[in-house]
Amino acid sequence: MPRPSPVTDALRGLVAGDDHHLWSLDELHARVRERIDSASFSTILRAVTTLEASGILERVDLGDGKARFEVRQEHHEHVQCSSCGRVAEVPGCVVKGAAAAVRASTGFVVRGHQLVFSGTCPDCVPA
Amino acid sequence: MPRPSPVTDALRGLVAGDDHHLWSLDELHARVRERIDSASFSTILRAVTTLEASGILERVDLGDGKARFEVRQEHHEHVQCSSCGRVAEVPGCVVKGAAAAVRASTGFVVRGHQLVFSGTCPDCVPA
DNA sequence: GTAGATGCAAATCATTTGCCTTACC
DNA sequence: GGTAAGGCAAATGATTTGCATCTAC
Repeated sequence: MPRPSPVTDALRGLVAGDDHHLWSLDELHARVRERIDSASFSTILRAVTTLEASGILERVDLGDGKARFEVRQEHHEHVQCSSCGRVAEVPGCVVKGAAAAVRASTGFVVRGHQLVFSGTCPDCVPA
Repeated sequence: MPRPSPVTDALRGLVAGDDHHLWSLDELHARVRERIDSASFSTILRAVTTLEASGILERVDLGDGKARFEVRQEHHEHVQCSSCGRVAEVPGCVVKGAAAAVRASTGFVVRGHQLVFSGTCPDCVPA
């Protein structure tokens, strides 16, 4: 039987409550601490790693050197505002069908991709 | 008049000789050292930063936590073999036209993107 | 003599690990 | 009592910076 794990449970409950959001490890740490003040960063990291391995969380790399995590759901891409940093989701897969093109030009068999658009969000677009 | 900069010059000559290649800072450091043994890592970093700012080099993030640089050329995407790590270029832009879709669904004005395919290269595909 | 180019070493940042303690079963 | 879960602090890995030199103008 699995041993109880309050930290992992808190994390699970936290991400389950608010889908459609990207969390950094620091944010997750801070949020979990609201409930379990003693929770350490390393425990968060280990719990996140576990949840990632079990397929509940998915890692997203926005290219700023920090790991972000989101609840694994339907495939989608991300756009980040280069002005305010806000991230939005782009439904669907933009590179559908690209696998064939990639294979034709490089011989590689594509298994996945990481795509992040950068641009300006509505709030930051000059009027 | 600009002061002579052997390290930056060596770097410039190095990347000019072999396009179509991605270099990590360590690789660039090692290569430049073949000519200027005293060249330090920090000088390489500063030279690369300069060349990047002047538009000669372009930074590529493969998601492995290391920065890579390549000679800035026509736009293209990258595929990396998850088995051997080899990287190949995918000519053309796979997400052409995606900007409109992104704007329609998120309101963001797209200015760029970072896309890296992962998969298996010809040499690593099981027979 | 002065500013740009360097070298070295120390400082950051974001994780990652090691190791010991605690507490279920 | 043996083992998983958790806490702390030290270790990593990849840059980044500070600072003292050195050197071509």
